[in-house]
Parts: sequence; structure tokens; C-alpha cells
Amino acid sequence: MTEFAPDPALRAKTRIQRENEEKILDAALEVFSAEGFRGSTIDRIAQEAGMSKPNLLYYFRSKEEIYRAVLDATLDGWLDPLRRMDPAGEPLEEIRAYLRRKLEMSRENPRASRLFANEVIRGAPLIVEELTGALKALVDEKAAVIEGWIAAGRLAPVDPRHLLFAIWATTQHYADFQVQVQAVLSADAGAAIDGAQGFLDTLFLRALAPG
Amino acid sequence: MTEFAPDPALRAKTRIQRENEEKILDAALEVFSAEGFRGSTIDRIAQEAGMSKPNLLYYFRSKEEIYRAVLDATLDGWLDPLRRMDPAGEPLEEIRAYLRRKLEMSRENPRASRLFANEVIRGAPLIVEELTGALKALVDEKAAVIEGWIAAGRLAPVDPRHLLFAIWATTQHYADFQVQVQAVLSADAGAAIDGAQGFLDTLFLRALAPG
DNA sequence: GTCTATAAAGAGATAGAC
DNA sequence: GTCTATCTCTTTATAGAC
Repeated sequence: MTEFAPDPALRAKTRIQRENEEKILDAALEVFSAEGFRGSTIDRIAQEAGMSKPNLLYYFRSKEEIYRAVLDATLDGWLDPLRRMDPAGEPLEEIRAYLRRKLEMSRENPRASRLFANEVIRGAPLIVEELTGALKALVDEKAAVIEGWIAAGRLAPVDPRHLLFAIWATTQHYADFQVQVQAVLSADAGAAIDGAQGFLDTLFLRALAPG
Repeated sequence: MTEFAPDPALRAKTRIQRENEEKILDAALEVFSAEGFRGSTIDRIAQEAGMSKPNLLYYFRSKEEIYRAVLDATLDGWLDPLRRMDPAGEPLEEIRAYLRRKLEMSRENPRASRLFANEVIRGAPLIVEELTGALKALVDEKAAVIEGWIAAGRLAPVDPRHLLFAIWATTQHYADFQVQVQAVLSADAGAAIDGAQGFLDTLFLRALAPG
């Protein structure tokens, strides 16, 4: 009786495979977020991941495959803060909580923010479908929620989509333009975000308070 | 008597020189603003400028020299909108006018905005001095103006530096994230900025109105 | 799974003719 | 001032030994 030997392509990943793929994705995020797709090299990523270039290419067949993988992995969690905006919640409190979550993402994972910024600035060639598809759909859904709040007199009348743009822009600014923020404030990134929190609460909650 | 023959290095630029340098700088802005420094190639810029690579390198000795030239040329006008904020003006009106000027820059020259975004995202290696020098000085100066308005009770109390960040972030967003904005709104860039104008007036003026 | 060696293409920059 | 040809270095990707 022969031993059970599944097709290698279907076999679950080994521990070492998982670890190396993770190391590569982390290294790729580091490099791609700083230099964009075309400005990054496999060599830099391999170096950052602590392995040789051919070894890296054993796990991912090409530079673009690495890029897509890190972009997908990051995209996955990117929309969560907005998804969690609760139609049943208190409007101003929901806005405040959303601001918090976005600001925390700029604090905890500024590289993800910069990765997207780079991708979108160059025209988002690899994620246009997500933008016109999943993103637009989610924005439409939440815009309707916000419009409902406005119609109920629980929020001052504003354009909900431009409101979301403003929240994205102001919170992601602390990740994407980190060095500029630090230069102007002579403060580290964490302190800058601490300061931003109070300011953004004031800005948005004052403007959105009904009546 | 010999004819007057000035040192060629000191001679004024010919018409063809000026025209070609201008064509190169415009092409360089187009390419660098989309792909960043490392992601851009001299070949692409030459093609965009309608000349051969060696011919382009006749006018600029290296890729970095072109990049510095286009960055300097753009930096030059970048801070003008803030410089024009008038301490003697009516505070809310000065804020509104500043918003207008910044939005118009996103409309008229989105490439300049993206050029800086790319540069700052990668850590601003070539303009750190401008950031900690000229930019910080100008921000300090205008922050003092804003604080004066607040102290006089003519503006609601907010952190002036974070206020400037918020104005930069929200207005430049329409240039830097143009494709995302268009995807979400299903509108062209001009229409998006038209809509942004009303929203941003509401957001900032409501939040900043004293009392 | 990881390495050295290398093929092949891309990209920065120069030489030299016109 | 502009071109073709080319040198050189970088970078992507593969071959094949271990």
C-alpha cells in the first residue's frame, strides 16, 4: 500500500514558506511604499527581506507579482474603518470614531497609506477596478447613510462624498506627508498625530453639528 | 579692431535654447509627477519632449539635474498662495481666499502637486532643507498671524499648524488622488473641484467662525 | 529551498559624425 | 544643436549545482 502523497501544488504551505512569504511581503511594503512600483528593485526587497534575489523569485515569479500581493494584502484591510461606520449609531459619534480609526491607521501603518498614495498618484493602473467597484460601492452606501442623518436633522447639510474625501485627506496626510509634518512641527510622527486628533475633532464636529 | 565676442558661457540663451529647455521641463514634469524620480526614465522624458535622449542630455547633463530643475521651478510658485495670506485682512475671508487659491492650483497644475507628493512620500531627500527652512519659517509666520486672529476673538481657537495641514491635505487631494476622486464621483476633475469648493468653504468656515 | 553564475533587456551617459 | 552608435552599469529573470 503506497503512502498518501498529495499533489505538491495542492499541499498546504510549510512553516518556512509562510515565514518567507511574510518576510518578503513586509520587505516589499517597506520598499514599494517609499519608491513606488517602478522605482523599486527586487534587489532592494530581497536585501530588506534578508535573502538572495533568486531565492525571493522562488516565492514570487516576478516583481509585479510581489507588488500585486502586497497591494492586495493591504487593500484588504484598507476599507475596514469605513465599513465599520454604523448607520444605527449617533452621527457625530460615528464621524469621530471614524476619524480615530483612520488616524490610528496613519499611526500604525503609514507604509500602507504611502503604498496606496503612490499607486493612486501614478493613475492607479492596478486598482482602477477596486476604485470604481468596491470603493465606489462602499462610498455610495455610506453616503446614503450620511444623507439619511442629514435628512433627519442629526447632521449639518454637507456633501457626503466630499466629506469622506476630506476625512481621508486630512488623516492620511500624517502618513503620506510625514516628513513634511515633522519638519514643520519639529516633532515626531506620534506627537503630530496626537495633536491632529484634537484638531480634527474640532474641525469636523464643529462643522457637522446640526442647527 | 576685433569684433565683440563674449564668452559663450556668459552669452544669453538663444531662442532655441529657451524653447527646448522649456519643452524638456514640461515633459519632465509630466513624467516625474506620475512616476517619481526613480521610476522615470530619460528616454520617456525625451520622447515626451519630442527629442532624442542625447539631445536632451545636451541641455541637462543628467537625470538628476533635470529633476532638480523641474522641482526648483515648481517649488518657486508653490508657497505663493500661503504668502499672500494677509494679516490685515478679514480672517474668515483670508481663509476662504486661501482655500480658493489652493484649489485653483489643484485645478490648473495638478502635476506640480503630484510632483511634490511623490518627493515628500519618498522622504523628500532633495527638499528637506526647504521643508525645515523656508516652509517652516513661512508656516511659523502665518501661524502667528492666525494665533493673533484667535487671540482677538476673530477666529475660533484651533491649532494653526494643523489647520494649514488640513487645508493642504483637502485641496491637494483633488490633484494627487484625482483618479480616485473621479472613480468615486463618476465625474471629471474639474467638476469634482467645483463641488469641493462649496464643501470646503462650509467645512472650514463653519468650524472657524468665532463665538 | 537556497545558492552562484549568467543571460537578456533596460537605462544613464558619452563619443564623434554631421 | 542634433543625430547614430556605443559603452557601462543596473535590473529582471532564469539555469543549474548543491
